Amino acid sequence: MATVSRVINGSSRVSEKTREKVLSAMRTLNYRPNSIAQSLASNRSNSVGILVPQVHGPVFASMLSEAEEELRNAGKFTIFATGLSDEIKEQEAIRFLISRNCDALIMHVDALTDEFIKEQMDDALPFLIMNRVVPGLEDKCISLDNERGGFEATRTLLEMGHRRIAYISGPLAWVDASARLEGHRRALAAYGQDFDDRLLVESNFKEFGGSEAMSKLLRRGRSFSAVVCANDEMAAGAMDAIRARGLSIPEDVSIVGFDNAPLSRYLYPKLTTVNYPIAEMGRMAARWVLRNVYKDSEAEIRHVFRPTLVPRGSAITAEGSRDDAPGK
Amino acid sequence: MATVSRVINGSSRVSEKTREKVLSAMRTLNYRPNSIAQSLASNRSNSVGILVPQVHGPVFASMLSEAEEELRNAGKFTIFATGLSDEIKEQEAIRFLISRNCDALIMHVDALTDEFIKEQMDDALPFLIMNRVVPGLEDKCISLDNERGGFEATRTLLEMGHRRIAYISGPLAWVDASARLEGHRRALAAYGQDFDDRLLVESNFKEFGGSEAMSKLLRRGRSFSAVVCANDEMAAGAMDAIRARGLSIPEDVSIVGFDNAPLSRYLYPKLTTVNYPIAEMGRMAARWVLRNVYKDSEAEIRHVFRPTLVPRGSAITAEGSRDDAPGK
DNA sequence: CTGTTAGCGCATTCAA
DNA sequence: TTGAATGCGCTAACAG
Repeated sequence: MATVSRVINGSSRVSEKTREKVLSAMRTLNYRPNSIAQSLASNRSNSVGILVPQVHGPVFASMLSEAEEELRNAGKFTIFATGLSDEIKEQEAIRFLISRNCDALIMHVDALTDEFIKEQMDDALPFLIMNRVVPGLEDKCISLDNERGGFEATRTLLEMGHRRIAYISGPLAWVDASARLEGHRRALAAYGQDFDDRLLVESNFKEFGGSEAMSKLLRRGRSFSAVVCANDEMAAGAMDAIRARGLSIPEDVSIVGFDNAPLSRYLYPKLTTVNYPIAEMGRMAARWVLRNVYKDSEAEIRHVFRPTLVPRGSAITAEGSRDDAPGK
Repeated sequence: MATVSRVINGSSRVSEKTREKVLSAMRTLNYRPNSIAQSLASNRSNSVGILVPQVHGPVFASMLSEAEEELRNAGKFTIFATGLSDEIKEQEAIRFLISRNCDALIMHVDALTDEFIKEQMDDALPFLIMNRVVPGLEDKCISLDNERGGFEATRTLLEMGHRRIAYISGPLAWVDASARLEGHRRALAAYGQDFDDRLLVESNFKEFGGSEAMSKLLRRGRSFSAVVCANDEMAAGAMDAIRARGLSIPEDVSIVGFDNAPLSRYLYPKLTTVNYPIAEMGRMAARWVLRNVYKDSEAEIRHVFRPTLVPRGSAITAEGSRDDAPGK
């Protein structure tokens, strides 16, 4: 019996002969190890928990499926739960996953405070934070360089000759939203442009929020020939609002999104946007776990990912644009 | 010790007094039951496996998250895996989930044959098939009335006065695709219209396939004023192809999709489509498991769901259309 | 109603 | 290199 355990886990030397005998017996008996019993005896559940705000949305779906595939290829189980960006639910979900003795936790949490993470989680189990940098826990975070993404979006428009560039932001209380805006400001500064408060609207990362924000911008009467939206969903809403005003995209207004979500290819015209390499990030998270928890990988871990611009049809050079920027 | 087990599981009578004592002790010791040990002893893992082709795509994401929420509210864990519509991978994934002693399996499989399901699965563990009807296992299937959906799509156009209606189908080897087409034919017949082979193209349910199919239709030179696409992705592609030909939507061609995927709202104009109530179906799947496996629910189980039309901007009455249907 | 006992199926000592 | 014994933390049958 102990020998069978040894050949299954390769934990100790077994002579080639008995090893063969065991394997063939396993085959004829159609034996399958009971992974629950393995877990109990070894104190390892071979399962990792993944907590996301929701499954919908390209970002989380990609992260989930890439991580799951990588883990499954290594024989690990993926248990998932959703936290709905709600502080209580996120805490509950964490407790839920811990109660299943997950060996590690990959979590994308919006509502949990840095303090909770640092104080409550630190000794509970190995964990990894996605898309967020918790000060002091940088080595447990995998994130996007949002500031750079914001910079790239605006820089692209500036290089196309645009000068008056509006910006529709996500909730500035969220670090990713404020970092993206920071990048926008840095790009403006780099090109000697003043930042104009009246070309900025804070919104909520949702489609309807984007259309409301764009309506507000248009009503302000401040002219602009291009707009950066801090995510693709808001860009979709903004496009609706621009058209509702009788303006054309990109002739009257160039628009750049952020995330490179699938929907960005379905918009008309297809959306120029900043790629968020979430699939690679999900895979990297899985590798971090395989390496640090299961000692089962030598993969180099990258903690900060770099966004890149994806040019499509929604942004054109200022010269190509009509000379009637909104509000002019 | 046994008493503690009893208060945790409520499996047997415990006096209110000792019950309180146990609970308070649990609190002061910060005791958490080890769910792995519970599983081993009770031969119940309290986890249900969900197998989907992929996480991407609105259909699977909704199904997954709705089912997970319902199960988590009942204290069950959700382990998921992807099968990628590949027969071998789907079989592997099933073995993988079984090896974790899932108490039940909810599976959305494309590639597995009916025979495999009937012969290999039947005694392994309780399971539920999504979006497919396996003859003889109707009580283990939750599906959409695709035929009715196809009927509704075409009927809507017929009632708008369209008579020459093209149809872009999914792979007819798949039952859902052929059922949708059946519905289309039945609607035509109901309105006294002949079915015209030259207005039918079989494609692959993908965006690019849709645009190729539409190009082919346009080249055939057979006139039509409206088209039904068997899913929204193909509709997106078809819209591209229609525009590439210099035609307008919906003025020259009305278009109706199928699924009511999120992308349908991002298209321009927003896509009139047939709703696929996948979220409810996911929830229903979870309830089926709670009821039939955990005896933890009295929910009425519905096995066949009914699609309904969602009117948006991409289909208008024939009178409102221009009088130059493609190919005329 | 409560405590005692014997496994659940394995990994991991320790001897041999 | 292999086998025998012990225990992982719990549930379920049994006896009291």
